[in-house]
Amino acid sequence: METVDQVKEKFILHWGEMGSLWGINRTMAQIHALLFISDKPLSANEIMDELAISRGNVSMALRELIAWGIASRVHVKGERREYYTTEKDVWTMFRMIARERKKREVDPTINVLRDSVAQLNAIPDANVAYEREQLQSLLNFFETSVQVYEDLETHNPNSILKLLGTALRVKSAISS
Amino acid sequence: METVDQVKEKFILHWGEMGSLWGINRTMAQIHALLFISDKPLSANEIMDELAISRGNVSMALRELIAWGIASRVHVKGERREYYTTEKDVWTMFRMIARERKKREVDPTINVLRDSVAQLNAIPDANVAYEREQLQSLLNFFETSVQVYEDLETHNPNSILKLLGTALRVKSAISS
DNA sequence: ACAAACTTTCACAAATTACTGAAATTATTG
DNA sequence: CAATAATTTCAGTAATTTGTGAAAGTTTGT
Repeated sequence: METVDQVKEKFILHWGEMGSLWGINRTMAQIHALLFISDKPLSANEIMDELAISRGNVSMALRELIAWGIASRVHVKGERREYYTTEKDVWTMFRMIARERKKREVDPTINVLRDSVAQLNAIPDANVAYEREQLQSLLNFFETSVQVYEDLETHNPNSILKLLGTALRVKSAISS
Repeated sequence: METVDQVKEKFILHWGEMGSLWGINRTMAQIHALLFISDKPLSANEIMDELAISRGNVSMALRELIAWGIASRVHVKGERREYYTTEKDVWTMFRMIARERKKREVDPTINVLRDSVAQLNAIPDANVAYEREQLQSLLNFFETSVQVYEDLETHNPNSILKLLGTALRVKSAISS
């Protein structure tokens, strides 16, 4: 039987690994995990000690987490030092991440694709057809994804997923 | 005005950058982009020349792309060397990627979370409640995501997204 | 305004990841 | 089966990313 601390550590380490599979570095993901399961905000010192990482690293990782909109500074009354916490609601957290990834990855990609398709359209040569078609399909995919993202952004995710489930059951019933 | 080759190159370079923001390395993503917009399959030599990378690198990247299920070998009649192509349908391509990421990232995470929650449940101590609650929420999120993924897996994505759109419009109409 | 407490920055170091090229392996042809 | 063609592997190297710690900067209290 594991202790609470062992369970926490296992989760933090795993989350760190997952982070590095995404674009987020290990330390950043570990700090996020630590704050996420902490009942109360932690100071930079506590984070340093808990994860055995340097002061500078904690500072940089927190700055990034804050830039992603999933961590924030909190002032604890009568305390001089800063404390940090994360977004505690899982859905909101993933919505913030989605927003940031859209901005950093999807939007620039859509720009490149639109531009490319436009350039290819300006070339009269018929043997450009295949390239144009492929890029157009990719563009359609990303545009649809953005559409779905925007729907999720403005609606409560749970209700949407319930609707989706219902829609699927109806569809199955009709097509079978 | 850009030539076809300039447009292709811009797309390939951009896709390479995007790849490295995901877990995919730059070369792998570039090869994928090149094959994706190529009308016909390409040989390892052609890929080497086009992207100015080494033979070994091409070989390893192709192996990985094949492992992800988004590229495949094709035999060209009367040709001795191997040719390669990618999945050309965008939706299928992203479905393959989703399948692989689920296997590599989501499934192991769900296992860790289930295990962690179970361990915490075995600890009678009441001050474990917060940790358990947070991990349980994360677990719920991932389980719901898998559910959606499996729905998408077994249905035509376009039809689902249309249904989702309809569902949202209905919901908006009701709640407004 | 000074000192103490704390945070941020950044040059350098360490660690990790990606790439090369030549040797080894595998497949094809006469 | 020997020769040729093509592919794969992998040890070493290069490039990139991440982390450290000390100095610089900032804030707070007296």
